[in-house]
Amino acid sequence: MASKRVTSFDVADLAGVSQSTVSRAFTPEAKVSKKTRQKVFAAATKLGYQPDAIARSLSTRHTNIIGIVMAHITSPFYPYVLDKFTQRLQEMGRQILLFNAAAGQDVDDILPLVLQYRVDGLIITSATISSEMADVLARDGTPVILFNRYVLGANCSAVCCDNVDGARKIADFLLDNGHKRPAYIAGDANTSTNIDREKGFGDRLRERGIIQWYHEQGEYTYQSGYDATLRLMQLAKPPDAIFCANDVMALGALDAARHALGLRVPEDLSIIGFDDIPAASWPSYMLTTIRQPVTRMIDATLDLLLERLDNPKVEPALKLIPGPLIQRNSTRVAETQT
Amino acid sequence: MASKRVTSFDVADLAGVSQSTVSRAFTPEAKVSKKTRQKVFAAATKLGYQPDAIARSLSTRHTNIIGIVMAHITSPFYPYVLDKFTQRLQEMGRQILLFNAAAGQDVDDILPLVLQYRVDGLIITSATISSEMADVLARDGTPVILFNRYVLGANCSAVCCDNVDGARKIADFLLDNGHKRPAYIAGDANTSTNIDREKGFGDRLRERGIIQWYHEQGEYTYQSGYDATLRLMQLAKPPDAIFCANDVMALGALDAARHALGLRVPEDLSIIGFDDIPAASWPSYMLTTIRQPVTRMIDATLDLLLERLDNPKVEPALKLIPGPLIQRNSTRVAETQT
DNA sequence: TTGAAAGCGATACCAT
DNA sequence: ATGGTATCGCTTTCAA
Repeated sequence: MASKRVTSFDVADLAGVSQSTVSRAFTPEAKVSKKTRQKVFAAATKLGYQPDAIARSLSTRHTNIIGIVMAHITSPFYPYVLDKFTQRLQEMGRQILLFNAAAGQDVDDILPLVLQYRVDGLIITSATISSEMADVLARDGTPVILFNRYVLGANCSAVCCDNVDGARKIADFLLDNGHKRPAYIAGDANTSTNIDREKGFGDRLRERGIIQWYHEQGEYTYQSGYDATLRLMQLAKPPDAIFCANDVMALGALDAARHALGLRVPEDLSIIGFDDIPAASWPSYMLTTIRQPVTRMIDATLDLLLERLDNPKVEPALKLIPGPLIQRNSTRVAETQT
Repeated sequence: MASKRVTSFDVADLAGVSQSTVSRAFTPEAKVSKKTRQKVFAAATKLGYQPDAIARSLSTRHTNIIGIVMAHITSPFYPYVLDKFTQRLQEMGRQILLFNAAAGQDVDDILPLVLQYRVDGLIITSATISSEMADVLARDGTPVILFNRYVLGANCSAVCCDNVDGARKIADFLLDNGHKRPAYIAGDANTSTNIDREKGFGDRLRERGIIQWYHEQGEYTYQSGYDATLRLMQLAKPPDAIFCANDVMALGALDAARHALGLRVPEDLSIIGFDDIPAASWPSYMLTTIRQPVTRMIDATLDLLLERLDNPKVEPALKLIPGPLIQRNSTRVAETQT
């Protein structure tokens, strides 16, 4: 049987002070004499008292909770993101209410639920919201930061890896190393991430005189990268380099090339990814890729969030953080290069 | 400026009913006439009203929130666990408060924080609590279920893969296929998971007449599996089979064997893991392993949780769920076998 | 079926 | 520095 909960009144009685004093004793910056605070704490520990965060939230009108909405939790890049976010947030003494945006589920639909819990702020990862919803949030003063997605013209901040820039670097790298027939395996078509990577890659290719290249549709999964590669390589004039919109697809591509097709990578085919997940550096793969600067992205997101937390009126900002190209052994290097 | 929050009073005014009625209208099982409920809903949507979960929690004395404490979030097996837990819990209309138990951090220390938020129940994954803490939780009626860990004699339920059984299967499989010098690469020494896998393996080996085998310390990470394998294979009489306490270490072991040592797997060395993470089935690895029956484990955990949720007095239970051996190509097969 | 009023457990303002 | 009291936004008796 749930024994009746210990409240600040019980502590007050035992300590011989008023309930207000108990409350103050648990507020670090409140004016309470050292002696009384000690008395209160003594009584509190004796009773096993802990202030009730729910009651506190009701009266302070903030919960100290940050909502994190996340899609693709199992996609190799995101556990790291979640890990870092929760760590940092916990260090700041904040709680995390986690929402898993199931595949195909509209984030707009789950947001009302999140808001019922009066989260102080919201981080949305690898998913987007409509600009209508962004407006709703802006109206009631709940800061939202998009992580790795952005919505143009919407009333909310976003932090992304500079995907256009990264993809351009990839185009340059491939061309500089003598590749002639590049291909692109896309991620989910309507994600800003994919759009930007595709655009950066394509733009740069065009600027350097390549006017056509293969395009296969993937969906950010290992299997989709694997399958797309099979389709690509049975073309009459197969590509000599494949840029996959993320690392997991690139791993799938590599395995398809080597194990299903019997090709040598990088001698017969170069493969390049995007993210730099741990497996990218494993000897079986040694994948050339663009590293997403996760830590810096997290920092930027949290900065933006904190800023809006104490001033909800600051203008939404979009921060693009460039990532370096990590050269490993999945890409052929031109002889002229060292 | 955060416009004043819409409350049930505002809705009541607009709908021309009392505030209590608004409250009832939002309680599915409450007795409210169809007409008034419609009036209320109309007014609510017009004002953009959503009941405040915090205020509701304060008065109902339950939050509808389940706390999930999780360590090793980035370890390849756990994102799937988290994904499934959150999905299932959300389907049940519950929220998730997530706590990341940082490496080396004592769960007992963060639990008070979790409890301040009055979570209705608690799932602790890949981490443990002291039996004192379990008693505290039992006293205030908060159900806790340990996932993939257990504490003997503690006042709390647990769900685990049957690690002893799985490890015994591995010993049998290795011996049946003619291996003579097995080795074990351990996970974190004081986790029940590692203890049981080590015990099951060792016991079975002994039962079948093997009285000694190599033991290397790992820590459940790719790198530790890689390094331990290097140490193992430079022994005078190196093992002919390595059982790694989890899959990631086994992948490290495989890469070390093939790429650093130039060995053939499984011809020169068999490697076997535990978990069956996605990468285990990738062509580059094709790892033989024990599959953790994640879905069944999650189901069992949730069943236990729900059961205790509406009757906190039910006795703590320990559920052990066996996992099948998945045979792939990282293990040598005896000629006599087909 | 509906309304009035008493909690839920804190915070914060106003006195003292 | 401390105590008294209104308040946060709901749920839940108790009457009507």
